[in-house]
Amino acid sequence: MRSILTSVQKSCTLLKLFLNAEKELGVSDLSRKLQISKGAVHKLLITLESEGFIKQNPNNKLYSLGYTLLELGTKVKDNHDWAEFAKPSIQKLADYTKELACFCIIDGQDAMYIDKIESQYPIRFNVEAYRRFPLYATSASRVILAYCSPEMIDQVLSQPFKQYTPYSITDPEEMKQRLAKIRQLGYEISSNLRNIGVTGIAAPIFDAEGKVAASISLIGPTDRMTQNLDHWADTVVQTTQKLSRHFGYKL
Amino acid sequence: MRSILTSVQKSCTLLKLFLNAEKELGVSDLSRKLQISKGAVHKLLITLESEGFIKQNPNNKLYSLGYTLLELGTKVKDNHDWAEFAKPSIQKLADYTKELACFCIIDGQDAMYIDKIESQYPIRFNVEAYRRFPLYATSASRVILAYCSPEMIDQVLSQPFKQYTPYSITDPEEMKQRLAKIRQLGYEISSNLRNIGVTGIAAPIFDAEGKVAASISLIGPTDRMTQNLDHWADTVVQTTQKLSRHFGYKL
DNA sequence: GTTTATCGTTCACTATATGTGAACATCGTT
DNA sequence: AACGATGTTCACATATAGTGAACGATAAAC
Repeated sequence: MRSILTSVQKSCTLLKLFLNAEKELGVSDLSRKLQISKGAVHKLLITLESEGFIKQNPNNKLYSLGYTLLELGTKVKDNHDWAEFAKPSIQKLADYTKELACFCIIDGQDAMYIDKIESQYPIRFNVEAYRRFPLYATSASRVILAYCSPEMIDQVLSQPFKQYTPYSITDPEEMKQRLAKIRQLGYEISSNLRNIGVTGIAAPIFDAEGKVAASISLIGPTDRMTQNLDHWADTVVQTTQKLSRHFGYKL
Repeated sequence: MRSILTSVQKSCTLLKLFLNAEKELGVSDLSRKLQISKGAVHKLLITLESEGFIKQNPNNKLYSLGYTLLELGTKVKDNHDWAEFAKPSIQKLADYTKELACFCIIDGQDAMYIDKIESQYPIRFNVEAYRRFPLYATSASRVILAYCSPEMIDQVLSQPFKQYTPYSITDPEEMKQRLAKIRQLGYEISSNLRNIGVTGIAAPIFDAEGKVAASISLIGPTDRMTQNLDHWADTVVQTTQKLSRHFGYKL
C-alpha cells in the first residue's frame, strides 16, 4: 500500500516552502531546500506554472505563488459554514469587551484562526488569520487540544515545543497538567506564554457528537485584561456554550 | 522537452475542479471528471490530504478543499504590493461616485478582481473577488486585453466566447474592433455585455516598461451610471493615469 | 428483508513518466 | 576577461504512476 505520489507530494511541499520564506524563490534555492535536483525542481515549477499555482517574474527569473491559490483559498473560506455561524458571536464579544475576539479551528496537527474581530483600543494586540500554529501554542488551541483523544494529545506533546517566550511551557508533563486543568475548569486563562504582556481567555466549542470542533478566545494586553478577568471568562464560556448548543451539543 | 509532470498536473486540475462544483466531491465523480481511474484518483487524494490540500469528511467519505490552500492564498494576497498601492485610489473613487470601484489584474489567459470597494446604495451591483474570468468578458478586462500583444489577443479571441447575455459579443471580428476603439479612446464604457442593466467604465494601468499591468473600473446600474457617464469616465481615466505615473510610466 | 447498484478502498502488475547528473546558456560580479 | 552563480535543457535508467479488477460497505429499490 504505497499510495503517496512522490511528485505530487514534492509539489505540495514546494508550495508550502513559500509560507516561511521570501516572496520569490529561485530554482537552485528550492533545489537545496527540497533536496532534489535542479532539473526536477524546474519541471515541477513549469508544471505548477502552467496551472497558475506558481508564477515566474520575467525580470529576475524567480518564482512566487500564483493567483490560482488565491482563488482556491477564497473557495475554502466560502465553504466553511461555521465561521459565518460564529461571526455574530465574536462580533458581540468584541463589541462588549472592546478586545480582540477570535474563532479558532483545528486542522490536522495544527490550529488556525479563521475569523477575528480586532480591538478598537489604540494599544491592542493582533493575530494573523489563516496561518497555522501548533496546538500547544495558544490558549485558543490548547482548549481544543485538551478535549482531543489521548493518542492525539500524546502525538502532539511528543514533539519538542517552540519556546516563544521565557515563560513558554517546554515540559510535556507540565503541559499535560495544564490540559487536565482546562478539562476541569472548562476554559483557560494564560499570560506571557506566547507573547509577553498578552493575556488570553479561551473556551472550546463542541459539535453534536460531543467532539471538540473549535474555540473562541479573547486576547489583549494583560493590564487591561486583568481588570475584568473573571467577568470576561464567564462571557467567553457562555458564548461557547451557546454555540455548542447551536451545533446540537447536549450538556 | 517533456517538462510537464502528469501526476502534478492532474492534482492541480483536480483541485481546480472544486471551483466550479459542489463543496464536496467523491472519488467516482472525480474519476469521471478527470478521466482517470478511481484508484489513481484515490492516490491523488490521499497524497493531497496528507499535505492539507484536501480533507475528507469522515461522515460521508466525500472530499473537499483543505485549509492549507487558504493559508497559501492568504500568502499570495499578502505578496502583491500593488493592491495596497491601488487601494487608496479605488477608495477615493468609490467615495466620490458611491458606486462599485474595482481593481483588476491579468494572470495568464484570465482576469481577476483582486480588490474592490462596494457601493453603499441600496440598489447595487457586486462582483466576486479572487475569481478568474475570461479577458473578453468585462470592460475591466477588455481594457487590459486591448493593450496586450497581438499574438496574445489572437490567442484569446480564437476561443469561443461565452454568451452571458443576449447582447454579449460573440464575433471575434467585432471584439477586435471594440479593442481598437479602446486603444483609440483610452477607456471603455459598456452596458449589458455581461449583466443586463449593468454599465461599466474601465481604464488601463501601465507599468514602467509601458506594458499593461491592471485596470480600474467603476460598475453600477445603468440608469444611475448614465447620469454622470462622461464625468465619471474622466475620473476613472485620471485615476489610472495617476497610478500609471506612480508605476513609473511616462506618457 | 433481500437484492441491486454505487460508493470508497485496496492490490499486483506493467508501461511510463520521473528524477538524475552533466552540459549549456545567461547573467552580474570580480 | 574570467569567474561564479544562476535558470534551462537533455538522454537515460529506475522507480513509480495509473490500470482494471476485486473487495467491503453503504444506501436505494423491490
